[in-house]
Amino acid sequence: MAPNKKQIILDTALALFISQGISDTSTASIAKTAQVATGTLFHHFPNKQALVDELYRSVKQELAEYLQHQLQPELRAPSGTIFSGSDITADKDLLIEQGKSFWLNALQWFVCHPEKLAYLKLYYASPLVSPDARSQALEEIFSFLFELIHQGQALGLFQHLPSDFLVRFIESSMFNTASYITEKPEQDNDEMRLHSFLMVLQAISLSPPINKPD
Amino acid sequence: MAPNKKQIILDTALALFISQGISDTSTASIAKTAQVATGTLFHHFPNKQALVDELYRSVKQELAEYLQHQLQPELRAPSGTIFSGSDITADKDLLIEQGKSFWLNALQWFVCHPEKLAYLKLYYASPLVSPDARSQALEEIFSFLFELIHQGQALGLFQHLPSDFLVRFIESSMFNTASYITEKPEQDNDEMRLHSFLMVLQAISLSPPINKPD
Amino acid sequence: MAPNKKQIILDTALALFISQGISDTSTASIAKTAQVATGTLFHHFPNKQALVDELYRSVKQELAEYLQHQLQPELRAPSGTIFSGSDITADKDLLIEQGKSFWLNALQWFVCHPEKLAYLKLYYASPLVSPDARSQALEEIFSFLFELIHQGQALGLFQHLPSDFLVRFIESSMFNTASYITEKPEQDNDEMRLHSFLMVLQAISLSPPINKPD
Amino acid sequence: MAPNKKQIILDTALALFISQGISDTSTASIAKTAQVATGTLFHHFPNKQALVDELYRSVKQELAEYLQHQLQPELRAPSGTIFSGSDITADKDLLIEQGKSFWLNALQWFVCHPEKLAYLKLYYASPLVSPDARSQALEEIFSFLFELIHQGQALGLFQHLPSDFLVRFIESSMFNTASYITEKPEQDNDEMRLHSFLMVLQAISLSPPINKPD
DNA sequence: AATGAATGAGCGTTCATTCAT
DNA sequence: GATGAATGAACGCTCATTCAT
Repeated sequence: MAPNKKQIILDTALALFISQGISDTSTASIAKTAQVATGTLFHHFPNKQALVDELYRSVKQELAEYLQHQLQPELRAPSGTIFSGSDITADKDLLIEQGKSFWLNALQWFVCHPEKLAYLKLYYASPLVSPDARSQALEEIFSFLFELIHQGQALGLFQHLPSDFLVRFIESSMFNTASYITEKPEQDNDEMRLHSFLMVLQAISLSPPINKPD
Repeated sequence: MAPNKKQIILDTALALFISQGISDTSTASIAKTAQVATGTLFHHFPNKQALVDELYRSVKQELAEYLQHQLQPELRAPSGTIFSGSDITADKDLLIEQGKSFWLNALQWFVCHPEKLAYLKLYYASPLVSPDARSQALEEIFSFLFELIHQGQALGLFQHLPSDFLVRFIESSMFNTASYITEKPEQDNDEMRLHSFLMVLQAISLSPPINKPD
Repeated sequence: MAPNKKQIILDTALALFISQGISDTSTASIAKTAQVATGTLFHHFPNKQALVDELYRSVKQELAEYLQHQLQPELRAPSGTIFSGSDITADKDLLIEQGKSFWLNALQWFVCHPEKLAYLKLYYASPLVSPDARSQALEEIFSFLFELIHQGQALGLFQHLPSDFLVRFIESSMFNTASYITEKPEQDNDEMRLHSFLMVLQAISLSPPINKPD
Repeated sequence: MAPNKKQIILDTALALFISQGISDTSTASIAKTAQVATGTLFHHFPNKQALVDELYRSVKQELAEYLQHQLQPELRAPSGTIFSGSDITADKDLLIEQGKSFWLNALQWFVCHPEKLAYLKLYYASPLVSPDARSQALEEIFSFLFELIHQGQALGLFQHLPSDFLVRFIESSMFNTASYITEKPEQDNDEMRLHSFLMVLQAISLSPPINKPD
């Protein structure tokens, strides 16, 4: 009848976690809200932590898969092969195009799944998740973006700042932007999203980011 | 002998909260670590939430007072009076100088008080603190910075983005930078701090942010 | 094996409440005495007050059901139909017979369930139970008796006193008598019980207590 | 300034006890309401139980003294000396007059001190006060009344019931009546008070409750 | 006499988890 | 797979009481 009790539990847990916090949500309340017995929850998950982790893993994976599938064929491989290696301007433009596409896709997914955005923020803010673990996790999701950054640095396009700092800067800007347009949908539009990308791009670029020839 | 049991409790709570999370830190463990009786904790704070809140308030106030006191006399008043009103370039330079000073002061305080930085992040990430309440609280701390931004927008220096978005962008960049240099002190130096400011400035500026003369 | 943990908890609570008082009996001691875990108590009752109330409700109901079932068929309906309406003496005798039967039944039940008598007294003496709530509750138990009184008053048999006062007088006399024969079983016998009824009857009856000469 | 901190504490405790129950009133709340420090309470009373007991003792004594002083000279000594010993009717009338005077005085005091009435009821209802202790205490207050009863029994005026039962019957009727007129002052008047006495007198008197015609 | 900070056992209740059905 | 009664450690908090001032 219902699609799947395990999935219902995951969905319910997500909703409760983001509204009350993870620690302040009891397994009993999850089971009750999901309309299953307490035993059922523990039939599907060995303990609460496993539920928390699996929820995180599933959210992370969904996002990663979405980003993967949205990659346009011609932009898909950021590996050096498609770069000319000689025409720096062309390489740069391609890089920026790839970054923009990625940024917009990520924003789009977050806007469609605000609960999942909220959960990622919650999960990462937990003191139990070390900054390192968090970085590593994000690297899995945004690996494509990180490659872009490394290439940009190789091309000498970006600020002389540690690359992991740049990465975290982009991450935080991404979460920040996604949260903003989620909270204030009236401010959200294509131009705003594009501007937010340009802002970040400009931030990390060696000034000036984009020469405006005449 | 001991300076003040209440203060010891606050300090102990701060340390435990940032290492275990607020909900996962029991009042009993705070009391035990602080070497006072459980009753003593509740003699000074009506309940756990009051302790959490007072801790937040005290951290916020300390930071605000520090920033206030660090304001250099000649930069102190961001009000239009010291702006020429006619010499836009001079006004802009002053604005930037004020912003830079503020940014560096805030970074400096966070570096000296990494636990307090961690607690602010923890507190704001709690689902029980609404984004609005958070914005309002930050506006109290960074009111000076916000004035700068509004003036910059009035002078037409910044991106055409909602001002509250810019504000949140700066906030999140500030926390991000402070966390980074706290976690990786080996990357921290004056140049890095300055660069981080320039990056944010460049981000919000209408390109190009700073004309490079000659 | 054990009949029902919930019932065991109720029985245990009753015994502890009447020997130590309700507030001075901890839920932990109830659980321990009942040989269940503390959690079990709260699995069956949302909180201590609910246990207190349910205990009261069950005692009240048991007594009410007992009194209902003991009504003899020919005395069962105190409605006017079985009264002649013309033969006042016969009506009066019937009324008295019904009252006597009721009084003796109630005494009998209280003697068989002294703990429940003690609990009713305890519950009603609590400042948290208002006199009104108490009156209403008793009216549910002794509704039959109250009808008798009203009929007696209609027949002009009783004192010119407020009927609710008469009701409370009978109640208190009932509890008093039941407590007495419970505490001093050596004084208890059929004649004593009958006498106690006659005493109350004489109290509320109109006829002059002491013959007034002339 | 204030009359006496000890007395303020006693008065405050009385008020809180009758509205919340004794066990449910904390010493801290008494001290706070009385506007004294917690230490002050324990300076005047070694512990809570001593406060409870002293409060009871003071109430009991006040009532006893009032009843003593109200005794009219000619009725004061119930000892056999003023009884004729030969004129039974005169003795009986005197007895009744003494009883009536006593009943009305007691009612008057309770009406003037409803909190003290409430506290006596509360104290006696506590499971920690045994029925025996309670009887003994009441005998101290109502010793005069008890003498009356014994004399009445000696004169053969009363029911053939155990004298301690009669005593408890009168007690409970007294508390009941006093509570009633305290709660419903609109029903209170001289006639009602007198009627209540006659009712109790009629109850314990030997004469047939209902004249048996034939 | 009076204060109020300090105590720690104990309170009512919640929790994640188990297990017989 | 699903249930929900049962568990007992742990929770936030209150209590009567102490004692240095």
